[in-house]
Amino acid sequence: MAPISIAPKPSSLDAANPCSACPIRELTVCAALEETELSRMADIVRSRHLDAHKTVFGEGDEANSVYNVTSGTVKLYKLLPDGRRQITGFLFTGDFLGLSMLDRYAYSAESVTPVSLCQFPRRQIELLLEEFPKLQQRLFTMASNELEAAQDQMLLLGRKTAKEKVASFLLGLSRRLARRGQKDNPVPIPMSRSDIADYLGLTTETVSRTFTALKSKQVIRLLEGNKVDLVDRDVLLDLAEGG
Amino acid sequence: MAPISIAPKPSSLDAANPCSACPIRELTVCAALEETELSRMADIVRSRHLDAHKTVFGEGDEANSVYNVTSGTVKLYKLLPDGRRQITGFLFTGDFLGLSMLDRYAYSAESVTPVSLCQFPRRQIELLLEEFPKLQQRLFTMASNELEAAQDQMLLLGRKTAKEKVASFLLGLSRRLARRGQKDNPVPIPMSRSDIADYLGLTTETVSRTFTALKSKQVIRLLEGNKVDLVDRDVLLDLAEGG
DNA sequence: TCGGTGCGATGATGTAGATCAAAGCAGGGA
DNA sequence: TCCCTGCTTTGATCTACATCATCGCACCGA
Repeated sequence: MAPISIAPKPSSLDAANPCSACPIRELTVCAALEETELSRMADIVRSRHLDAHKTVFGEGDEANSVYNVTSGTVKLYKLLPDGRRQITGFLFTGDFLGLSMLDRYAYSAESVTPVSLCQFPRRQIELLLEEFPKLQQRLFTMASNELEAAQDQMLLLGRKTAKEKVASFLLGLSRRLARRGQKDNPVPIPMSRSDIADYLGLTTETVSRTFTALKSKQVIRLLEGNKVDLVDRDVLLDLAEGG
Repeated sequence: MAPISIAPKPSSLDAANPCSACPIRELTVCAALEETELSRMADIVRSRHLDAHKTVFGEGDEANSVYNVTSGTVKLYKLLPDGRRQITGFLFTGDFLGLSMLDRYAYSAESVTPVSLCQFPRRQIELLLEEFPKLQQRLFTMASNELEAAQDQMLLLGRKTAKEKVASFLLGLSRRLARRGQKDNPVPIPMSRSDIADYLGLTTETVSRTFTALKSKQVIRLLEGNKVDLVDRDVLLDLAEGG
């Protein structure tokens, strides 16, 4: 599994201390680090680039690396033996993946778009964690946030209707853009209908129909380049919480 | 919210260093602590006892305390404005609740049976975390495990059928018993059909029908005192993963 | 002993969303 | 340029589960 293409040449981030020049550091786990600590990260980091639809790692693989997404979109998913799939999350620039206290990944990770990743050997990260409690704390905070998101997603999967699910999904994407200081409308949708369906516990057909329903009610507009214009955010908010 | 009955008298655990005598310490977050650290925990802990069906805290309350369950069962849940409910987890002896990096609880917690809790002021716990990195690490491990469970639950909610959900639920309860060294069959079911339904994203009727279906296929037996005998664990395993 | 109350089981019917089918439609390679 | 391929949309039908309704049955307090 996990055929990762090694970047043939050092990217601009592979300078003396690439991490200290990292333009998205504040979004990532690295925000917790001082200059000296950053250089320790830089020592063990490796920059990776993947095309769209490539496996980063597979469920059950040995968990030897952890990653930071520096650009692009990644999806995490679990499969049932018969192929049914549940996408448990989408990751964007700044998000962290692969960390757990188990020695095997509990889910698969795959690029949705072309992505850039910072790859860290897990052993070494664990050593740094002991050395830098701040890093540990930062990771704990991130895990807590993920846990909260997971609980919201359980509410969505277990109790919301298709319309509510799609509305929640669009607002969720928009909020994530806002949180990282980007424009929160229109919202680019890098993933396929089928990815959305497997994230929301629906089928592609139902996702598609729900989008068209929202469109004809003038709540959203579908724009060029897979962007969605959230025309009436209030209606969307009502919808998302069962209004 | 959160009407907590304060134990009128010191319980047996309120001795000089109650925590060092704690019979379930190895199950809890406290397993990470040395004797001296334990006494620091003992200084700030408070023992609480609640009847069944009492609120521990409500979603949106100020997150001033964290808790350890020392006996009994607790449920965590989120509500939609119209009353639809999703139970995000059941907690048993040794489980930890209430920790997050937010200043308000993201979910409600309610006793299913009578429960005993160790209550810690959050401020103080946060100080101890800085002082004892091992504690921090232990909490991170617990959060990682919770996150993994949450992902399993997303797969269940989004992609499993009613039969698969119920089978997974029963096996999950059994495995938790085993992990804490208790007998894993028959399995006591302390929660109501309606709690199970809200945990699995079903209705009480469907849960009830699915139990009877499993019973008539001789896969389980319903025993006295709300216990379930997992007669044919292999069939249950197949069922749980969509066989 | 007898209602009363609340949970669980069972039956009849309804429906949201799945499934099955087919037709647009856009990008990409020769 | 034109086909090919894979995604998205739309339509027709089906079904797992929800909903609505009723009944049994423990438990409990008077």
